[in-house]
Amino acid sequence: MEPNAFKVRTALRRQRVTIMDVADSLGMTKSTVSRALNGYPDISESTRLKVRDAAERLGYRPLSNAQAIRTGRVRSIGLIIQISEYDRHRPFLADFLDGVSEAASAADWTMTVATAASDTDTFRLLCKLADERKVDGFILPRTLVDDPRVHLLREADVPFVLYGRTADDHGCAWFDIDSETAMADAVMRLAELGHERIGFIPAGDRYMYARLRSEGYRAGLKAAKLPFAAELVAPPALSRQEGANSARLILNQENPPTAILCAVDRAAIGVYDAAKELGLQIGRDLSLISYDDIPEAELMTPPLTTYAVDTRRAGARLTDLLIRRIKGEAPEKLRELDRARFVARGSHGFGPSAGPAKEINETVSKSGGKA
Amino acid sequence: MEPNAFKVRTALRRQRVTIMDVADSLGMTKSTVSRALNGYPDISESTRLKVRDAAERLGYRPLSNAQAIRTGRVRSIGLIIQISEYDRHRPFLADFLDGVSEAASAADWTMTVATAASDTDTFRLLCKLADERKVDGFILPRTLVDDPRVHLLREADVPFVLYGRTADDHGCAWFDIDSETAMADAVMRLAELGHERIGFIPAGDRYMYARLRSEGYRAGLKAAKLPFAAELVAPPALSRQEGANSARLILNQENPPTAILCAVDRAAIGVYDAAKELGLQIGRDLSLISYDDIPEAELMTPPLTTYAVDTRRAGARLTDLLIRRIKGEAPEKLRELDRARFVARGSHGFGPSAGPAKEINETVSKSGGKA
DNA sequence: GAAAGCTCCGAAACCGGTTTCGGCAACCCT
DNA sequence: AGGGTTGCCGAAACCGGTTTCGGAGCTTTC
Repeated sequence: MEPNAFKVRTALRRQRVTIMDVADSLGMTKSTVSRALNGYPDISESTRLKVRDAAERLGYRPLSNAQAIRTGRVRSIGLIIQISEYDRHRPFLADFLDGVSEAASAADWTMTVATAASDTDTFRLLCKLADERKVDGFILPRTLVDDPRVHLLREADVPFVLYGRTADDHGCAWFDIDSETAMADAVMRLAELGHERIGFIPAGDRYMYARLRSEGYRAGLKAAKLPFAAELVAPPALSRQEGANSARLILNQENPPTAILCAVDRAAIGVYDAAKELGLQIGRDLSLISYDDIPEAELMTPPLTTYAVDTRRAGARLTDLLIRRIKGEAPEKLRELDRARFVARGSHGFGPSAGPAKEINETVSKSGGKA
Repeated sequence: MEPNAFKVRTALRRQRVTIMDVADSLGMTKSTVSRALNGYPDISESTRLKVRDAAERLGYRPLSNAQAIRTGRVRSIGLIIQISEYDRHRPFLADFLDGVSEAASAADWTMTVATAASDTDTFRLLCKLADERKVDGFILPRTLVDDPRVHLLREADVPFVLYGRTADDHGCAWFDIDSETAMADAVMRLAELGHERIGFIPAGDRYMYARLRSEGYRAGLKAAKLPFAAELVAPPALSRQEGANSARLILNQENPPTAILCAVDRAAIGVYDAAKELGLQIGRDLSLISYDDIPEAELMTPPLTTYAVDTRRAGARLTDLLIRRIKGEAPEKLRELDRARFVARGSHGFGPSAGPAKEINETVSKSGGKA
């Protein structure tokens, strides 16, 4: 506008310093500065030092959008969360965001978060963020056995990484906690305590984790050389209410289980309710093991024995994998399976009979008796 | 590269459609298309329609970075959260993010979230996100009486909006819940029930909300024509533990309060512990009112009477204010004060004496007696 | 009927970077 | 000495938009 706009602007010093400012201050061209800062091999070491120094001195920070327009990368990872009523008061979200943010920051990336009210909304946001290139890729939490988000992004060739697995994972990078093995481990622990009839409350079959946990239960039975009995598998339960109902169903049989394994803690909380009604004391008359380690778990009486997940670490690992995926690594090489941590508290008890620990433990292993 | 690169690219159709594609398909220049889509007045209505139509048909989505480089706006709002142990299992975060995200989406903006481990970290992130222009402005939650973030951003001329107020709010846009009035309201309610000695457990004086709640307590006393008594104000408490300690201190006096008002629910939970120790039944021997409405509140026996905050709405309003601030509106015009909602549950009781409700209520208002 | 004004759009500059291309100088090798 | 590398950097194109400027064509005005 004004002929002396330049002077005015630099005088105010509110104007940001551009790559040209750095170049001018050194009598070089901006292409040299750019290549020097980005580690191109055709820049001499002495020049590179001078440039780096000048950039530092002038406080030059490249505009990420300006870079993005040419490089095609905004260095931002997308996260679309569909907040269920379940998750609201769980530390899950905070821990997860913390993990993602930390790993992203370390790599000089940022995290773009959006909340969705429905599946449709999720789709809309995925498309929009990718289309406008607000993000370079997505972390998809809570994967379904057959997940439409996967189809969409695979089709559109947008990088993504799953938190959890999916039935058809070709072209998918993922990170997951091995809850299958955890479930099997739980069955074996219970079997070792002498339990022969171990009930199971699954979590349905829509989410992949739910299916895997059911498979883990079966695998555990097989490993413990126990027969699978259909009447010991309750209807799926995801809430306290449903958990109580499921527990009532399998406990009210002629030959009830002496132990129950739950796919999720929330259902396990309901098992306490059902046990109370039936006059069973958990940890003594009924052993209980679950999975997730929600905060309520240790507040129960007796405290719930469960498997804990390091959510923060999950967020961090997922971020790392996604960034590598975006940079071009093959999805098949970007898969990690982490272990859940067994948290022994009171609810798994000591075996199918009442009484002090040691004794029972021995009695049980000899007799293999039932409650 | 290749002479026929253009053909190859359009054939693959994985190439994004640019403004040039739209222009070419209409035989116009890209400047016309740009102005048509952005509502410039020097474009005829017929042309505008044709352009809009073609853009729609071709699926044109402007690249937000490319726009940003010229307009200076990335349409992204920044949120840096320092997750305290307190907040982890509260729905606060989820609700807040939900509110921000929803309002941002509605305005076609996005939200960039980062978590910080410390104050230093927060500063670093504020600078980085602003410098690289990853965001256009910030929402600052949990404002301090004297908040260094405010100084930094005000100095750097980066738009921001506070969730909560601050001592010196010149140049600050903000949204807050009027907890001061809520506290005063609580005192008056208690006074109306006949209480003359109303204790207070404050939340310190570092956060602005804490200071305002203390002022509200005093204002309430004045309105109820009750004298302020220093011995009725306990040491600040932010946790259950601290709340219990504070409650013990003011209850173990020769002339203890018959009601307690807490600045935060977390401290109020501790009051239950202290009351139990002293053999006082809350809601009968001791009235209790608090503020925040954390999930545990309704699980207490009796359930805690408190003031609820609409966190989701707060996030949404803050976002709206910030966007307007970024667009240039004066900060002084961007200030909103919302009301907290009184949630009457069991803990506030019926007055300083024991007994059924109605009766006591009348006795009390006549005698003004103490427990 | 010519000057003036208005409507609408094309041409080109611009934003702040990245990347390609080409060429100068120095060095190496017969 | 001459030809071929090699190292290093400048010039310019490019990315995908936005914004300024100017001018063609039409209408209005006196």
